[in-house]
Amino acid sequence: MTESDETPNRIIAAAERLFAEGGEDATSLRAITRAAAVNVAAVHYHFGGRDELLRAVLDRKLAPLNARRLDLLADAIAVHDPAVPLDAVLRAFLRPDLELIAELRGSGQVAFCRFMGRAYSQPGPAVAGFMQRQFEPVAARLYPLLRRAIPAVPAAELLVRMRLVVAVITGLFAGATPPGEPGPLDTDDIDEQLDRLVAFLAPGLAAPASLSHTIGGSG
Amino acid sequence: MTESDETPNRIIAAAERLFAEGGEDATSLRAITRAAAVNVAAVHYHFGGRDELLRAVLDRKLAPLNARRLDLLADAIAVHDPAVPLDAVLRAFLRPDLELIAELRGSGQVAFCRFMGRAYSQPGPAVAGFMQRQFEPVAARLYPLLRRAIPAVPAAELLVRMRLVVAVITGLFAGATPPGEPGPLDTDDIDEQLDRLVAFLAPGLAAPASLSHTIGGSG
DNA sequence: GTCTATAACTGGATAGAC
DNA sequence: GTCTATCCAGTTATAGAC
Repeated sequence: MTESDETPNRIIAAAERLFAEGGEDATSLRAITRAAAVNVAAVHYHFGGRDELLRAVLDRKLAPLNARRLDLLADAIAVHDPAVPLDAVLRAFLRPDLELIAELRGSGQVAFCRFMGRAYSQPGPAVAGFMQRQFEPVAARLYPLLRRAIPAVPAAELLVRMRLVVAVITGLFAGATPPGEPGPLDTDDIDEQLDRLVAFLAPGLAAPASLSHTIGGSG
Repeated sequence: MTESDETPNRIIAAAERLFAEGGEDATSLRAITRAAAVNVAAVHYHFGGRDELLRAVLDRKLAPLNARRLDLLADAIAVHDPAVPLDAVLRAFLRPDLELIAELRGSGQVAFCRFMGRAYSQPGPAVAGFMQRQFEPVAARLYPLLRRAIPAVPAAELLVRMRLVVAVITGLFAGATPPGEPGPLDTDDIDEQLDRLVAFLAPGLAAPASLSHTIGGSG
């Protein structure tokens, strides 16, 4: 609570806003310090440099996001023990993303959503690895649940399909809209968003593995 | 065929490689001209500046891509006239992307895939609008076919779901791997990739619109 | 059409006074 | 902890010789 702690916070707040608006590459340290009304050297003193600041900004959003994911997955297990149906797994997994998007939209931080989208799909040298480390504990809990929910889908195929699911999440972050406009999912109600999303994703996830491309069904 | 035409081509070729490797922001004009073994001023002479060069690079890949999409859609109409089944529409729509990814992977241009992924989902000021203009004629042909193939899905819902499909495509570009490693779709055979992709996407696209979130099915 | 040279900037980082 | 002053590598763009 010392007054000195205020400086790093001001830096983070300004960086959050500017990384979001201009993108990770287009935002200079000098622009951040100007916006935060602190000195350029302060960033080096408190964070070590530009890259470390970038990671700190992302961590502030990602740590709570994944913590919530783990909570909701634990809840789902508690309720449905032992076998959690696919819909429930997906809802627990996806809800924190929709909540974060809604929160950011609500506070006028649409640009930060796009920034998160970039961080998900195009980490860049400064945050690559960091993103994956954040996601690992979630994956460790998620996959056993999925295997149990849709045992007919082979593990390898499941991995492929979940990668496509993550691509969709990324797209939702990247395509987030300002509060006035309708979002990609065309509603502001998170439960409805979840319904639409799960209705779209679950059938594909649970679908039988394609057998042979000669019997694909297009002929 | 004059020898002078060679310079713009060398510039484009080098830009293609470097925009891919380092990303649109991280790649300087000077790095491009160094790689192309031409002078910095040549870019300004032939293209007008850095942004115009960037657009030219993208156009070289996107124009054939969308032309092929229109061809395949026309083929599908010719074969299935008048009503093209959903699988066939999706295959025609998705195949050019998979072909381009395969071609780029084959020629060691994985990084360019990631670049395309960025261009799709995070256009950036220099290429925003340009991307959409490229896509419009395809959309004009695609949507009527989709409406016919899955008339039960309301137009608004269809639009939402197709946005999710595009997010998946973007993810495939962004997640492209070098020739040795297995790709996101875990096979190098384009027909098999299409099978997997369509098997995952078609059920969700055709699914009945979610009725109410209180009957979602997670209880 | 092509090149050299340079103008006019901006970027991150840091030494050293306070 | 905070600031000034400065370093230096890098950028786009252009004027002007050839």
